[in-house]
Order: sequence, then structure tokens, then C-alpha cells
Amino acid sequence: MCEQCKKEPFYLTTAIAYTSGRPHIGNTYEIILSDAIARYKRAQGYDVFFQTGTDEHGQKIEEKAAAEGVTPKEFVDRVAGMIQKNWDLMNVSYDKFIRTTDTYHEKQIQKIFKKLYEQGDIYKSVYEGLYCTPCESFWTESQLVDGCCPDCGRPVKKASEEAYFFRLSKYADRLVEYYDTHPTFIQPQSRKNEMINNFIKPGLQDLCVSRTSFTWGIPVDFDPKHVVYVWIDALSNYITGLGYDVDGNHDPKYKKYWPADIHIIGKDIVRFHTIYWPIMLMALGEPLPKKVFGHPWLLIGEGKMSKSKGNVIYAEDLVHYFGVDAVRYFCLHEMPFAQDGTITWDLMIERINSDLANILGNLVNRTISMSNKYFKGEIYNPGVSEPVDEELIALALDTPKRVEKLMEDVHVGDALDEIFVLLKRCNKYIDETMPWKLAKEEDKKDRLATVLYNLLESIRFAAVLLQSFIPETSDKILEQLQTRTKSLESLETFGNLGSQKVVKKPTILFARIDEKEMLEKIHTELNAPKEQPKEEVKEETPQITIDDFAKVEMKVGTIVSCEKHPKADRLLVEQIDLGDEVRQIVSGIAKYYKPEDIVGKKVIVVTNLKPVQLRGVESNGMVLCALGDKDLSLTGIDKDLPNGTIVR
RNA sequence: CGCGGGGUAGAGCAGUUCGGUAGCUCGUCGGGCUCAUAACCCGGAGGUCGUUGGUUCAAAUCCUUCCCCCGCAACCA
Repeated sequence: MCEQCKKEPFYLTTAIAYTSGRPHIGNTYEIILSDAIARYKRAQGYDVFFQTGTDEHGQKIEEKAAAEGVTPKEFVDRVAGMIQKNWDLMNVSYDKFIRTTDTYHEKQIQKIFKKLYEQGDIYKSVYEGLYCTPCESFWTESQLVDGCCPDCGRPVKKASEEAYFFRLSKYADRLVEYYDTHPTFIQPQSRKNEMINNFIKPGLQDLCVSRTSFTWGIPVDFDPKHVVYVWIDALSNYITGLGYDVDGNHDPKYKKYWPADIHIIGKDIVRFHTIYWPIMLMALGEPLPKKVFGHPWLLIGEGKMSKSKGNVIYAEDLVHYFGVDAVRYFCLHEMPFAQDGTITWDLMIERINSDLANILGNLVNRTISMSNKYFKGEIYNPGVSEPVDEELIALALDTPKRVEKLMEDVHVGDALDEIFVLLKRCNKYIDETMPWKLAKEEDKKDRLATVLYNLLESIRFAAVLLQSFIPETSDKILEQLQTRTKSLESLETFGNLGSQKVVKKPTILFARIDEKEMLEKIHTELNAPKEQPKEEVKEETPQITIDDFAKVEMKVGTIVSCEKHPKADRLLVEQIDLGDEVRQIVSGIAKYYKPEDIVGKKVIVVTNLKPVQLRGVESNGMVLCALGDKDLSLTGIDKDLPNGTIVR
């Protein structure tokens, strides 16, 4: 409890976004989800601290920056700016935006690393592995193909590299005990079983926590050849952002908010947050977070647009066409609790039209209109009730409770749904009471006033609850009602809407969208080449000389037989007749062709490639294919030339 | 048998914990209403709940066989 504000603290975080490129709607989803929870908790009276930010180190960024000819810092500054701008665009109410390149963070990471080293949780060792010198890569036993490098097929040799390791196994028992005593720690539950069965039961491997293979990271101060690898660097943001200090000189914020009430993360990084992170905290002697929610993904569906454009959808584009709240609504609503959701342009339009325009927008519009028409906008309730009213009022009173329960369990989409159940009930209530009929009879005037009051009050209920999800729209509705009564407490009884006037003319909250027209517009505009100038063009194929090309020998061949690779899903094994010989070639085309479909086809084969073993089967050449985003085609010749004919 | 998720009306999903008349949204067809953004309200059609066998008075739900799809992993010469 906070001494000054008398509120219960609530600390929530998102994963920090990796600054390797422009965030798409799938990345944006997480922050919208978190924002809805943060806003709801604030409305409930919690003293909320909502932290998000960016993860800015690593090899990938070092490489990308080099490719663009800028320093890593310049690169991440640009991308972090882009991400923060995106969050702001979505109207996200974060309290803190941390960057792992912030000085205070880097300093603490060095201290954390040192402390863990000094107390023996981190130890220096050698990373022993099988090394392929030409490829400059380490491989594990299981990655090898017939004992050779899976990249080049050459033999590997044992080699070692210095690295620091975190002793995870030491804490495994305590971790399992924490799971057992905190049954809701991992959400959804199914992920908990996954963690235990896949990682803990087989025995936790010590974690490699430093690298020498790149330099864009936080240096280990007592051994500067090494940089701290992502786990310690990124995960610690949750405490360094609050002003945690290894020596105990914490910022008051840390004392107030830690441990986190909930970490909201993608389902792909549950492992890091429910195994590595708790163990790190145990090693530091700090309390563990209360809940980790691994949310599902928002997938980009097989839209019609994907053929001509890489089917990536960006929040900025969605906002441009539909507005912030429509995008927030869609993301929150379309995502089930434990299963991936889908976003496409037409689904988006469908939701806007049916939910936001028809059910919500039209309801507000027709109610305000009637209020003006029949009572010049004056709100009052003479209390002429009828039995029909009871169901509406009961539902209105129940909705906040249902929302509360669902929000407690992080079922945000379902909570939002409950509000729309109330709105639909309002529309039905209008039909049941038929205000336009009451208006024709002078002696029903008071009854009519009560009906409209019930409607306006119910709409206020919905609007107050919508504050956490679609804040701008909620404000617009409350403004049209001209009310300042917007606390959750005001929903504990029905009838708190005052007797002021509603606004004279209702404004359209969400205009209906002509689906066909809009899709066409989006299609043409987003396909315009101006939209994606640099990112795609970057990969330039270097020019080669005719001599380079002449090194490749290609011949016409006929596939005489073909079968599935016994040990690899994506591979087919073909026997190809090249005139003077029949060769075995393995191709990664199983996704696109069935073995029986390609027997008899004439294809072009690269015949002087070095033979390799692919999952134990020799491949002696390569079949040329045209590879698109979504499909692949064998290439052939359009006249019937004999097998063995040279291609050039 | 690498790990995991899923298969319920034309589309998208809920229901499966703890068996008991199969539900929601969109679409479609018909009706109602006219306050409203061609909106809103009511009703109909449409499903052997992937498959096999079992437990049970009763199975979408529990056990079992197999098939298919999607991630991850592996792999794409």
C-alpha cells in the first residue's frame, strides 16, 4: 500500500521489443493488450506502473547496422524511435520506456553479472563444441549430418571457446516449488506443463551468458573480451527500469513496485520468463514476479493482398484507414485467450461495421437523437418503470462484475465482449419499448422519459467500461452524454447519470465502411511502390562475369523416380536420368510437389555441385526451381531435347 | 514414434476442467419496425462436433485407433 496515495501498487510490463526493424501489427498487439490491462487496473484504483521498452543489443543488430553503413547506436536510435512512436500512435499509456542502451541499465547489468560471478552462480568455462573452420560455426552433436558440418558437409573438429555460464541446475528444485505454490504463475496453464516436461524434467543445462563473437553488447567489465548475452541484459530491464541497484541502494520505485504483478509476453519467450528469469532473481535474492502471461500471436491471414505484396500489416497503415480505436478494438477482440488470432483487411472491416458502427455507434446515435427529438436533450427520470426495464437494468449492473472477473484472468477479449452484450441488449430494449410510439401519446411522456433514461444510463455503463479498451471513443460517448460521472464506482448502482442535457447533435462514432471500395483503395495505395522504398531493395545481388557463370554446369534431365526422404519432411529424393548417367538428387520441394506428380518431368539440373549428405541421403546436384513467396515451380524446357543436353 | 497446438453449420470461433436437449459472430433466406449510420429487433435453413472402437441410461466432452492441418525443431544444394 502506498503511504501517500493509499493505493495498492500494480506493476505490469511488456516484453521489450527487439530493435531490428519496423514493428508490425503482431508486435503492436502486445502493447495494446497490456495497455488495456493497465488502464483497467488504474480505473479500479490501483497505483499502476506500466513499463515497456526496447532490447537493443546483439549480433543481428550489429550486422544490420553494418549493412546500412551506420553505427549500431545510430541504428537502434532510429528503430527505437520508430517503436516508441508506434506505441504513442496506439494511445498507449506506458509510464516508462526503457532502452537497454540506457546508461543506468548498462551499469546495473555489469554489476549484476559481476555479483553473480563473485558468488559462484556464473563461472568461466569453455564452450566445447564441434567447430567447422571454413564456416566459422559451432555445431552440436545432434546438428551434424553424418558427423559433418550441416552447412558445408566438411568434417568438423572439436574446438573450444571461452565463455561464461550460469548455473541453472542449482535452482531447479526451488523453481519447481515456486510453480507448485503459485499455481497461476504461468498463464495459460498449458504452458506450465510444457516448461516442466521439456526443460526442467530432462535437467536444466547451464546457460551460456556471454559472447565473444560480437561486440555490440554490454561488456563484462572484469573481462572486456566478453559481452553480456541477451538473457541477463534484456530480462533485467524489469528491475533496472524501476531503479534496482545491486548494492541495495534502490530507487523508491523499486521498493514500491517490485515484484511485478504481471509480465505480458509472447508465447515464444515463456521459457525465458518462467525459467531463466526466476532463477536469476533467486540468485540475486529478489522476489519473483507473480504472474507471467504468454499471450498467443496475432497472425496475418491469407489475405488477397499477399500475392503482390509481402502480407505484412503495420499498425500505422491500419490506423490510417480505420483509426486508433478500431485497431485497438480489433486486436483486443479478435484474440482468444490461448489460441492465435487472425488479422486480415476484410476481417477488420467486418468487425468495424458490425460491432463498432452498427451495434455501438448506431445505438448511441439513435438514442441521443431521440432524446433531442422528444425532450430537447433533457435527461430526467420520472420513474415510470415497467417489467421490461428490469432485465436491462440487471444486465447493466452485472456487466461490470463480469468484466472484472474476466480481466482478473486476463481474458481481455471476452471482457470486451461482455460490454457488447450490454449494448446489444440496449438495441433490443428499444424495440421492446418502441419509444417512437410512446412519443405519439401525450400521457406516455413520463414513461418515454424513463425509457430514454434507462438507455442513456446503460450507454454510460458501457462507455465507462470501454475506457480501458477504446479510450477515445469512450470519451466521445461520455461527452455526448455531457456527463462527468465516469468512475467504476458509479456503476455500482443504476441511476447515477445526472439530469444535464445531452449534446444537441450526435456525432458519428464509426462510419460504416464500404468493404469493396475500401479493399480496393487499400490494395492500390499499399501496392504503390512508394510505400516500401529501402528495406526491400537493400539486398543487391552482386554482378558476376561470364567466367563465373561458366563454372556452373547444367544439363537437361528426366525425373525417373522419386520418393519422400525417410528422415526429413521437406525433402524429396529423386533419381534423374542425365543421358549418360542416373543421379540421385535431394530437393527441398516436398511442400510443393508429391513424389508421384513429378516423375517423368524434364528438369534442369546443376551437375557439377559437390555432392553432400542431406540427413543421411546423398544429393549429387541440384534441380533448378523458381521460388516465389508462397509457391515453388520446377523449371523445364519447352521443346523435347534429349537428357544430358547442356544448358547455358 | 522429436515437442506442441488444432480439426464443431458457407467463413471465423465458444463449449471439453466437473459427460445430460449443440451455441455465438458474420454471411444467407423470410418477417417486423421506422428513432437511427440501408441501421435495429424476431424467426428459418444449414452441423452424423476429423476417424475407429470402447466406458455409460447418456459422449463434442472420458479412454482407445488412425487420418489431416498449423507452429517449433530439423532440413531446403
